[in-house]
Amino acid sequence: MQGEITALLKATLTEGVRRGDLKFGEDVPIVLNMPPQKEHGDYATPLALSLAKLEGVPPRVLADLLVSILNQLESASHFIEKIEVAGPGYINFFIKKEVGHGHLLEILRQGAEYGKTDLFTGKKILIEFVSANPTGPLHVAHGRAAALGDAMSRLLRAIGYQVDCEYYINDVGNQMALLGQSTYCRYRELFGEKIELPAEAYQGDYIIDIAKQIKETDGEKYLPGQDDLFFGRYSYQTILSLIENDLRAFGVHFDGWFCESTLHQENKVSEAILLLRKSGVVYDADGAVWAATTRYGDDKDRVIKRSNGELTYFASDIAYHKNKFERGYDRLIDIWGADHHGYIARVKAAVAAMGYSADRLDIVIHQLVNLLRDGKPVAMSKRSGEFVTLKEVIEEVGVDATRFFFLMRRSDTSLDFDLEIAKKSSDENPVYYVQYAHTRVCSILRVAKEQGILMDKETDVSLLMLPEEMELIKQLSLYPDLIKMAAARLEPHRINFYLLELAGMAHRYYYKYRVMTEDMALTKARLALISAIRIVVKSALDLLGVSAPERM
RNA sequence: GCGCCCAUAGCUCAGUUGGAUAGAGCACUUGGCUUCGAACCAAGGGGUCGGGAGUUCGAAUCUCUCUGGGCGCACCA
Repeated sequence: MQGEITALLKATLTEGVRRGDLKFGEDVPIVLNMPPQKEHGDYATPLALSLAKLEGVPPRVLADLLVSILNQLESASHFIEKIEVAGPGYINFFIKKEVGHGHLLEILRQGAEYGKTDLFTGKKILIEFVSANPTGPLHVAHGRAAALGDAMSRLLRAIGYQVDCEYYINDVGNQMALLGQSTYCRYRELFGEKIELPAEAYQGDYIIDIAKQIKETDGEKYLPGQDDLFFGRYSYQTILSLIENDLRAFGVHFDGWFCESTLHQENKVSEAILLLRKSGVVYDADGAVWAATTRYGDDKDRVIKRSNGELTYFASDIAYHKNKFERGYDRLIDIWGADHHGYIARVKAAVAAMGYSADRLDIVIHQLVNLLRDGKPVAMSKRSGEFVTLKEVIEEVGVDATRFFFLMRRSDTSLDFDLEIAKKSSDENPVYYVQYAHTRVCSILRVAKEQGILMDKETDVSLLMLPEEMELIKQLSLYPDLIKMAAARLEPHRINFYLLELAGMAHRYYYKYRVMTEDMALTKARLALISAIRIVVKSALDLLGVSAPERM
């Protein structure tokens, strides 16, 4: 609908110029918005306000002129009920009810496909997220990243992208050795030795569990000589499979698990450095090898190979991003916790230095999660090993509520997650509010079906005349544009807010009116409406990875 | 000290490329189930959009500055 009105306004400007009434036509950007007040119509444009100065005509006069031209345009009559000039010079559009009715039929026709488009069909996109080091279980902040990445992948698929989700595993470096040492210490402890854990050791109980497993299967086999390699590898694999299980339980699917070690094995890191060297951004200084990332907007140059010969993590990252592009992706998305935001500039710089346009890479930062219980913070300290895992949260409040809460806020604001509220099945809990709306609609459809009342080709949706019905239809008709915007901006939280609004309208409608009435024709028309509500609510919940139960 | 993010109702937060009187939920007060599910609905109060300056016909939105908070500033990962 917005598109049609915008086109109409463009045509108006062109016609105005042709007649000589206007000086400006084509290049004026056309703003269209939805007035907060119903009396101001379905859509409104401040076009006359912005154009008034250029044209040298008072806004209201200009608005009247535009409307008079508009009214003469052939195409306007098809969908516009009336046009008004209001306030300082706004042009308000009132859309014919038939447009809404047509839209409703279109939703029913398209079903689950409604709202989805093929705008970016043929484009490939890679989203990398979570990528937590396999040195411990996932905690709540990782859960937020998981929910975000998964929802984004669904959103992007809905506008046609071919999306792959990937988890990057840091299986190289000191941390693996440290992990091995940590487990080894716990292992010896199990045989009664008093052990001082290394200062940097991983201290969670999960390390003790792993040590117990080793003891159970192999007894004291590894006691005599410390074998970091074995302990590191064993711990890493155990933890990684825990992570995989948690993500699966959370309903988050990854298409690929990419090991940093493969980059080294296949010489990808040195190849990436070579590429940078060729483009002249690599130099040697102080015995180390540097990348001149400042040339691409970073605030300092970065070491990629230390003077002791070891490659830095950044070097792997450069190679990894090169590898992603080489795999044929048109766009890359990285989702990082706020504690990594300092790396954005250098990674983007590296990407640019390798000759890839930096805006093919989006880095989404999410702030951390404050876990609360009844409004009070839940103590979390990673250092002491006492932190709340994603698994614990899912087990306590369930997947649906956890996902909905994680996605309810803009990713760049910190998130308060109250376990008690998330568990409540009451109006304080937005998840149930939305799901309940779906359930109620399903319930009516069930009753209708039992009575043998079904929509058919003769169903006359033009009987839907109530203001609440028109508002519902309008809200439903916004869904395709919502998907486009949420996907374009990588902002899944918009779906949550849309759902809450739609659910509210559905609840109010449900409360105030009956769908099953004595009037069979009206009943069928209303069944059509709630069927459309069901389609959209389910579709939107799907985008969030939240279930749409038919009974609760 | 430098950089990034955030600041909107008592609390938690929405707010589209700058547009009309800034919205919702919770909390608080009051009312509503013989009805397709009350996990719901209705009514009410509540705001210098952190402060200040600027750009503009017009600013929560853009620019600058200050304050407060979070997070980064390694030849760590």
